[in-house]
Amino acid sequence: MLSSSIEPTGDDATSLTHTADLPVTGLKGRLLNHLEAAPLHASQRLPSEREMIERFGTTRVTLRDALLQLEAEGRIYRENRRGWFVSPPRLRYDLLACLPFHEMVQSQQRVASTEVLAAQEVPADEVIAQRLGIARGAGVYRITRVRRIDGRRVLHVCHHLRRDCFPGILDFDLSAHSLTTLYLHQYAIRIRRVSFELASSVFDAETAVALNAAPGSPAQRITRINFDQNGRAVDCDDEHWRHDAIELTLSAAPQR
Amino acid sequence: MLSSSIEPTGDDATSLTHTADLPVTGLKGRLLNHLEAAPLHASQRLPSEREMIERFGTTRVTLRDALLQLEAEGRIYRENRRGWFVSPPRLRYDLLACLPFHEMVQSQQRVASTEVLAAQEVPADEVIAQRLGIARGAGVYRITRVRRIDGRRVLHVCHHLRRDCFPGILDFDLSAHSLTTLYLHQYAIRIRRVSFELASSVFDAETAVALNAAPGSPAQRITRINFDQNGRAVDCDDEHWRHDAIELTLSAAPQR
DNA sequence: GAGTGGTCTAGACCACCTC
DNA sequence: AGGTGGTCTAGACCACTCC
Repeated sequence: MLSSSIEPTGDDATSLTHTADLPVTGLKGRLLNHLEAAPLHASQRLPSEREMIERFGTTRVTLRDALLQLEAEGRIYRENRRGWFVSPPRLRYDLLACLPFHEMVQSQQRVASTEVLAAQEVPADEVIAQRLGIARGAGVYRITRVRRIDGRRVLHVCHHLRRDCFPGILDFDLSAHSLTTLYLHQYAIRIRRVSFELASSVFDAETAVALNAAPGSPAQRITRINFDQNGRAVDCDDEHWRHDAIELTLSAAPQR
Repeated sequence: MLSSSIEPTGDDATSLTHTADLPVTGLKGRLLNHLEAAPLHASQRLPSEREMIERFGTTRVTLRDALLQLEAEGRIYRENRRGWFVSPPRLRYDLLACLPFHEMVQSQQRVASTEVLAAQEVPADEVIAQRLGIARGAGVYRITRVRRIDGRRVLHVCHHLRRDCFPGILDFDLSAHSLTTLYLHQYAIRIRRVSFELASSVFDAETAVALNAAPGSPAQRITRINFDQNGRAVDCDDEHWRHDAIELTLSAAPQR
């Protein structure tokens, strides 16, 4: 499945090693690029590392370097201890469209699903209290969810909602309804301003487990605070995306 | 310089290897975390890899893995073939404030500088033509610059300006003036809408060279299109940042 | 010229997933 | 139980930086 169309003039795997006396930097990476270009489709599994080693006439460490490179480029991804897969196209995530996740995904001809990991009332810690402008220790609802696109776990989100804004919201089915829809229809709260903080990082251990990602693989962090029609911060969330899963977009008027 | 306060109970380097029978995953990474927490300051150079190997009783490959982890976390960075350094705090980059680079940096008590790599008129290629809504082959000015914060090269940016909007703009000193200021004062063009596309990736070879980054190290890509008071796309740019150099922020009203 | 990081070889053991 | 990825050892050569 892999052997064809990697090197036009090459006659199978052994020929690849012949190029080793060229400037080798990233050569393996380039081979793997070619490898993807031709025969592999989105979400298809790559051959096992040991198989690729043999195919390319290289060692585990070198191959691994190349794979990690491609991972950093967002072209392939790992599931922890399960193997390497070709990255599907990035979901375009318009930060200011504020579409519910399922709608956003559906509108791009993909399939979304959501799993609630935990939903409970907790006292606000320092960070949350500050973001929401409430007293430390005040009651908030914490909702942790994992979201999938086409079956692949791509997003870990942790919401914190002000209890005084959304009393009893935990009684709704949180895997079926979008929060913003509940806000509007059940609580007459409309999000009028959003504020974001974005940075690229890596998954922490817990998040990695939830997404079945290798600990330390690259992640996109998105922290959001939502303000209602009265300018009050009503909830915030911490999103951690597989970094290859999204491309962020936004369009707005500059301030002042 | 490194030997103190890494392991409270440890009596120097050899003790570190005693912990090797614990779950070792990321142990080296954690050691290096401690290592940073204590005695190293922003932009300070880490000891040479061979020195750290000895200090931690490990091998090159393992150490390198740990360092690459910390790089992915944005805690340290490389200059190509020069060594590893502690990452300075991230610059907060408000996407919608549209502050000139020098002002943004200065307002955070940092020092900015800019270097013009190239500035010339070229025909618009497919991508640029599409972004700017002009004919393929139409004249555009391409300006490539490298920007520094506190002396560190963190940003490679390539602008494309419509020639018909900014005739003769290349005659100005582009390392001293901000483009948006020139737009406003020399051409009476004011940016009224911006549209962004963000994704995390790695540096390509050319960009890496310009920033003195190792090829393949993690990067944040920011593509921007600027629209003037008539709704016309007047310029666009492709920014590639060292991913540890920035934290993006924005605050706006959601659409609709 | 000495030392550095960048790249590579050739193995090994273990935890975990899949069958 | 066999195979997988995750982690690690112990070296090597080269291109480049810095002195």
